[in-house]
Amino acid sequence: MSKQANRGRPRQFDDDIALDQIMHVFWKNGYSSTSLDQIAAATGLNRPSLYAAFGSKKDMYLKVVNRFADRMNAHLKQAGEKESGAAPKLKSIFSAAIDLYTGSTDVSDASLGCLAISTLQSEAVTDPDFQAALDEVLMRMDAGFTALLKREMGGSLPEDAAEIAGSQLAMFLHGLSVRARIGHKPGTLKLLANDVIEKLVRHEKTPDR
Amino acid sequence: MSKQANRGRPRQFDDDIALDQIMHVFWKNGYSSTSLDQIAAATGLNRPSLYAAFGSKKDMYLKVVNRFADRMNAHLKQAGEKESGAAPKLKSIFSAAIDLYTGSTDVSDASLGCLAISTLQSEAVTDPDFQAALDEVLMRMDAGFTALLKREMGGSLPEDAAEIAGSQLAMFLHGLSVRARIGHKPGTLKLLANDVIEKLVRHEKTPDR
DNA sequence: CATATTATGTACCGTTTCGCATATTAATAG
DNA sequence: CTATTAATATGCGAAACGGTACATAATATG
Repeated sequence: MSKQANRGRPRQFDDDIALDQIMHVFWKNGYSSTSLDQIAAATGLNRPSLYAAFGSKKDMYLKVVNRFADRMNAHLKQAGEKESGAAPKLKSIFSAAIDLYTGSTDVSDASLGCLAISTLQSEAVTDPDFQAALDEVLMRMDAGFTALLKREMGGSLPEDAAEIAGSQLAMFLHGLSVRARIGHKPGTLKLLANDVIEKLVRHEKTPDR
Repeated sequence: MSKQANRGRPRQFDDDIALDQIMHVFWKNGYSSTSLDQIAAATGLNRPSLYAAFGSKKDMYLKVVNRFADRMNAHLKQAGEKESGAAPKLKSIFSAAIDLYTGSTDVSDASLGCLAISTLQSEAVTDPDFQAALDEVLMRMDAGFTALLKREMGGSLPEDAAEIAGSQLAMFLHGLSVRARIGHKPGTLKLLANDVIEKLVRHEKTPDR
């Protein structure tokens, strides 16, 4: 009675697959330019089913942004674990991010940049929910880079220096996203990324006396 | 005959003022979320007058993006001329950009970031005209920073090193724009900017042997 | 087999969208 | 004063928008 198991007609679609399809539509077109008809076409579902499963257009978008951020973080963490040392880890992470941004991944085949950076910004001023969502994505990235620096460079780095450098790395990554969005090639972007990491990390290692 | 001077009813509005008003509407809301009714309300004009003067919504937007880029470049160039040496010039330029992004300027009173970075990205994938417009804005910034570095650091800097560093500075600036868009304070952003300039430029001065 | 419950598909609602057709107003040219 | 040219204001119109009412279909429960 408290548990009702599988009552009613069963779902004829997979939530995860549908969310991935929705994600790609928003990722490509942005929030405002995406219509529910496009989402319905991409998922093969009709609007009432979409609404019942995922809520309003805004609900779907926020769900999808969180989904993207989670997947992104996992992807980058995994890339970092394959190397050792601050600079190598960072280079691997940036390389993985660029692959994701430029579509050199199974997640996407188009060069769309970061979903949050590319599509969330324009809505962030007029809608506080979107602003908060974007802010959280940035915070997570800052925190991730900062933690990595503290972990890998240990006590050789002052507390706030790690936080500053962490934010700087995140900001540079967002600059990379912009360029991926307009079709710049992964090779070019990786050269710029490796070089900037070299500069930032080396500077921390050998500060001017 | 070939010249017909001031025939017909005269304009009752100023093109420049109207374009500024249009710019702010797009800057705040983005392209897709902005309606012609909003533009009409902001300018005090009705749609037919707008269409006659500036063309379609897309035409208006592209006009306004160019206007923003021109004004931005002039603003930054002026800021650079007040200092001497690569790092001081860059710091002054970044400070001026942050003021513009965060609304600490007569151009805008809200923290909206860079018009192009904030609002053009989401449209850039599906519309080649928007992609080209964004690409051009980025190119101009890269070229500006690269030229400054070549000018100020002279022969001490290899040709391609200036181009790489120029792009890196531009990318970092775009990361700043994102944070301004979600309301981060100019003081915080300027600290990050000054510090990264220090790192990048100092590194060029004293490369590891 | 009857009933409750959930998912699906059609079709619609009211609103908003961009663009323009039409009529009116205001200026100059002859 | 008449004709021409250009800008303004009203208002339409076809399409697209997000969201939902309603009838139908498919499952579990009793």
